[in-house]
Amino acid sequence: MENAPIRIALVDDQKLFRGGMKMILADRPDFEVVFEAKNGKQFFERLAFEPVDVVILDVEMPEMDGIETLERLRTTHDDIRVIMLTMHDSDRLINHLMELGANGFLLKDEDPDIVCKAVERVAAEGIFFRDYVSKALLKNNRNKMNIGSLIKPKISDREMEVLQLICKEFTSKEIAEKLFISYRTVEGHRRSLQEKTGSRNIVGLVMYAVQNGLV
Amino acid sequence: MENAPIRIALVDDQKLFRGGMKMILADRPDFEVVFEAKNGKQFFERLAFEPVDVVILDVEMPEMDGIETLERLRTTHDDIRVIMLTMHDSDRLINHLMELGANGFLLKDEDPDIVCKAVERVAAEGIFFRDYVSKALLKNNRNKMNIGSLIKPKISDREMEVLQLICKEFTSKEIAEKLFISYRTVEGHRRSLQEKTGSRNIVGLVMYAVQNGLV
DNA sequence: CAAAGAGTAGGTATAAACACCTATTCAAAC
DNA sequence: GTTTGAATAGGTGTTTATACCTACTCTTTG
Repeated sequence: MENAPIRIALVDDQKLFRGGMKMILADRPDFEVVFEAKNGKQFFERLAFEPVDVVILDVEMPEMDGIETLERLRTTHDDIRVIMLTMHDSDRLINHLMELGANGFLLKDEDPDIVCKAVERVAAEGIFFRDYVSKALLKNNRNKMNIGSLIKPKISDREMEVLQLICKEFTSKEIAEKLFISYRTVEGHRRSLQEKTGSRNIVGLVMYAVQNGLV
Repeated sequence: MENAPIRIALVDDQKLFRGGMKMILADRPDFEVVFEAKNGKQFFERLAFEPVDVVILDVEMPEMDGIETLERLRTTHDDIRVIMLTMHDSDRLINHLMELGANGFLLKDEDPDIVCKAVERVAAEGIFFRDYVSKALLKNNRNKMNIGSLIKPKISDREMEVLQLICKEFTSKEIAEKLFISYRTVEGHRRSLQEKTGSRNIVGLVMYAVQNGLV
């Protein structure tokens, strides 16, 4: 919902792959690819001058690979969200990356739309992963993460009420009348819903509600 | 999407049932129950002075029952949409009613939300039925209706393109830039989409898209 | 060849949504 | 007992969406 776009850095050793990713990300007006890098070393050089919100980081790279880069990044920048990319669907790798503080994990043969969703979600909620990641994490009982609290933003009871009514095509004014509150309050709830779900507008809110089975 | 509400007549011999239905329908700001009647006779008396868009018609009634009422209505008012209500889930009855020109069929122990949806859909698309109705119709090979063409409004290619982009949270202006057309044209497409899907606003459009697997 | 429908686009409004603020109250949690 | 979060609500703009019009150009279809 913010005016400021989500600033993205793209780190992968293959130029063609980076180009493809840029095209995929260009589909989203609220995304901005600030810079690319072909390895971790180059990434840190650029990062010093150009801050980003999200890094899409390939695991397999020459010079300074994704794991090394992630480790070093976590010692200096705790606020930057990292989505790890790899070709290998290995439970051990997933667990390792998550423990190192990755915010998301994606396979390289994933659907393009998923990448955008991943960026959106890590930016808004701090975490994104697909079902295979959940499975891997569940297998690992030495897991230190509190997954439950991270998976979904906590939507309050009142916000949920408002969200349900929004999905029934009521306007803010109508919802206010139904709930006997000011329409400014309804707007407040909707605004906080947009923040929590990482939506640009009411459409994103409705999509979120449907996709998460809230309606 | 129209400003004008959907005008509804409620025909059932039980006053309490009519009252309950009115409460259910009152949940929708775009619905207006113009009048009630306790049988077909009374219904036609009121209809002469108060036009309606949709009639919710009970099958079982004294004096002039739902079937008789439906038959007579089809000789004079072809444009009024009729939703038949009954307690009995009989394939023969369903087929008979549909052949007589009913636009929808609902069981009396249906979920309240379904009633609103039925009204919305018959008003917008001319037809609404649940899965058990489809089954009944399929069993009947002497069926004269062209069901396929009635079930869903035909959304054109360009409209579908616009709808997809709307669901990706793009504004009309952004969609216009993407498709190299004027934003007035995009608005035109969206407007016609709203008409076809019977939506009040962009939220209804998104809900329709999701529920019909268009996204 | 006339009629219908899709796609295009503009005029002129109002209504709703959105952004960015502040501020109070109240209950729960630490 | 202070802090935090949820719910409340107002101010003040800008941007989008919506309503209700008209009208032109195509292509398809009867």
